[in-house]
Amino acid sequence: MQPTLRDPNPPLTRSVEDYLKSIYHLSSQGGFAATSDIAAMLEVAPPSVSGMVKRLSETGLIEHVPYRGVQLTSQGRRAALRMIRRHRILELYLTQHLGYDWGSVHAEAERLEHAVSDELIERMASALGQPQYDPHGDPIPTAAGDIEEAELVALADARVGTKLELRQVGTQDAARLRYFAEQGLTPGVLLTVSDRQPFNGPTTIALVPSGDPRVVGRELAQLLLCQEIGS
Amino acid sequence: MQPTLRDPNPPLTRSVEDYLKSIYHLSSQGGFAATSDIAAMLEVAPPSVSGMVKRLSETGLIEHVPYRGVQLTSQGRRAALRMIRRHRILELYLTQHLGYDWGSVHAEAERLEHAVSDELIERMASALGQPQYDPHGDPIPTAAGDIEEAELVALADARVGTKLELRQVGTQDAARLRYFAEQGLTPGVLLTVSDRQPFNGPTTIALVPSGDPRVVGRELAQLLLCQEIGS
DNA sequence: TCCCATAATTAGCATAGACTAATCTCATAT
DNA sequence: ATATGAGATTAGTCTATGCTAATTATGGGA
Repeated sequence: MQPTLRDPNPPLTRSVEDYLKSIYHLSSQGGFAATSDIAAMLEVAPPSVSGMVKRLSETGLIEHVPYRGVQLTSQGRRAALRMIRRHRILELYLTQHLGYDWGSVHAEAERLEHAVSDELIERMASALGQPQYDPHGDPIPTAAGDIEEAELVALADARVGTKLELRQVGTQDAARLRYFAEQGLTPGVLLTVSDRQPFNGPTTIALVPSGDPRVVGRELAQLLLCQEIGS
Repeated sequence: MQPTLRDPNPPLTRSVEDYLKSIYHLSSQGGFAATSDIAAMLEVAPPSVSGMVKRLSETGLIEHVPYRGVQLTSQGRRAALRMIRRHRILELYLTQHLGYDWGSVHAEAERLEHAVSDELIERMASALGQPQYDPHGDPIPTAAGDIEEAELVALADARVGTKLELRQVGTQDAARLRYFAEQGLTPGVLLTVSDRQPFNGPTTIALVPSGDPRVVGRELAQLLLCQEIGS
């Protein structure tokens, strides 16, 4: 009699799911996610990351170049996008159907994303009419694992005179999100860039169509991701 | 400098929550829950239960009489009822708002009950109008931790001639639940007991007001928990 | 070119939770 | 009164995941 064989394809643990999500976010810009950045994002010590990285690369979910960083394999990417789909659908459902506000959904979704079944996610997606964007304007990956890659400019970098649609708000910080909401700066809003002060100064915009002006400091302007509008 | 002190009141883990729930269910009839019964209910080996029992009694959540069994302390009971409230509200929400059927909600709720916040549970309870019973007819504990104690008779034990309201269905087995639903035997239904065959034979009932007859074998009749109707 | 600060990794340990094998206790039937 | 078997417990492992302390690699400046 053989000693019991290990399940060759165990379901991913919560921790693993969190690591994959972080690596996805960190490597979406440059190619590699650094150990220390992963550690900071997950609030764990760097050696914990080294340990997990070893296991994940043995499982084939990531590729590790020692002292460089890590990248997702296609298998890892699929798993990460599945979590991101869950997260974003949960955020949208909680805001649309259970009265959560923009700022407080994140923590709830962060816990639920590990516990819901695929069936529940798809039922929520149906109840929401198969949505494409979450409350922050982030694109929701499809169940098949495709995600829209938009070319977005931070408001802080947009040329004066251009017309933009605000598409995403790049933070989960509740206080900042609340402030943006008060200012009417939510995904979907149209605006034109009317001025920018030099030396990292504030950007002035005008909302469309109202024409209302807003002055946005550099820190916040970097969080407002916009798409240039043709015309 | 002291070595870092352990959090004196850490949140309960998933496992602990599951153990407390099982102990609650097992000790609701007789006073003590037996190690082997807990093990069977949670599908773990008996020594795993012994180990957990030791930790739980050190934390003051249960009382352990070696070789006898365990009971919840008032603190443990409060925690167990909190989980049961979560579970039952989730089951009701999933059936009412997301199209789940009677038989399939259990597994989903079983995972979610550990992940949802108190806030989300209360939002769901509001959306449901502060319900008192779950889809199986089980009473939902209040947020304060009170639960209705109904005096219910199994249909298998009810006297011939009495009029009953079906209040709870004492199983989570999907096949049996589906069968009950097909037969129109769901919580809230009224019926009269028209006959019982001897030697653990079937019970015959008439639905009220239609008068439709149903013959229910002993095994299933023990799962149908009813309340006698005055008059 | 060489040194050093920063970042990454290894070594060693802790905790929760599960397992199997071995042992112990209790109640009951002879 | 005692032997026995069911059920409970203890002993000893294992895995996942975290930590701190110690060590090593890398790349940029002197």
